[in-house]
Amino acid sequence: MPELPEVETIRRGLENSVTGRKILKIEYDVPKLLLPSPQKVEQAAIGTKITDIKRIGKLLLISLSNGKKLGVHLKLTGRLLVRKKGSPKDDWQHVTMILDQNLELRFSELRKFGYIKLIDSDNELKKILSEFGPEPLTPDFSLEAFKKIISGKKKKIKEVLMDQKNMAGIGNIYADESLFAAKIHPERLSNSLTSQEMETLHKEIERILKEAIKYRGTSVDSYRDTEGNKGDYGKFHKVFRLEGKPCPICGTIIKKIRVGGRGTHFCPNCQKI
DNA sequence: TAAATCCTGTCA
DNA sequence: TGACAGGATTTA
Repeated sequence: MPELPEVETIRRGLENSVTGRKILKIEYDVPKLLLPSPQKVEQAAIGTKITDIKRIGKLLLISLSNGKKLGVHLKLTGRLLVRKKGSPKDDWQHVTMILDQNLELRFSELRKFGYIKLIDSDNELKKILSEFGPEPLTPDFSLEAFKKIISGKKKKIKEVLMDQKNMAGIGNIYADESLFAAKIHPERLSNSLTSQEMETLHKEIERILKEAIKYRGTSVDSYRDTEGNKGDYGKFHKVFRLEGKPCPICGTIIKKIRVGGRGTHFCPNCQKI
């Protein structure tokens, strides 16, 4: 799915376009996208105003004027699009929030794995937040915290980076790109990394995520921002989905393997096991 | 720790 | 026709 840079791009787009808007009506044709049920979401959201848009990892949090929130997860193919009333229907548009000022917030989902979930108490919110590790690009993601997490796990480093309980927001693209930049093989055991390697990896994760946000994310597949535009970061990828191509550093052919069930791209020369 | 699952589309 | 796809949880 959209990972941290893509979801952050969407968050900023929503912040600029729907903050202060009133939700007038919700239309849908796939009930399972609205949790715990379409009726509960309608009951809580209709008539309220959107007060702010937050993000934790890959989860968007839309705050409502009644104190409740909507958590939106885009999984692999979800999109949030802001359109004028009457614009042509978007592909895979399954939920439409009709807003005031002739706007619509549309949830498009090809594979239907994503969701819009009502969070109707502080306790529920707390519970959700507690399931995420530190958020990169914030003070919580200190080198010390990072080292503690990495050195305390004996799983493959890529799996550790992608587990949202360890740290928030990294998915398949940015795990592969960060490990390449730090010259670490994705199957290295997490607790085998040297102090220097952890420091480099920490630095590269932050650099790459920042850079990807700057270019509004990666659209190798179906990701789009709130206006339906693609992100430009894909042209800076060094290994992701580039198997068979030469490594930009040493020219060795980039390999694709499977790690933790996910397609994994790396340079066998730069990233030794 | 791996595979199946939730879905639909695309590519080899 | 089958394998695979930015995720994450559940089951074997």
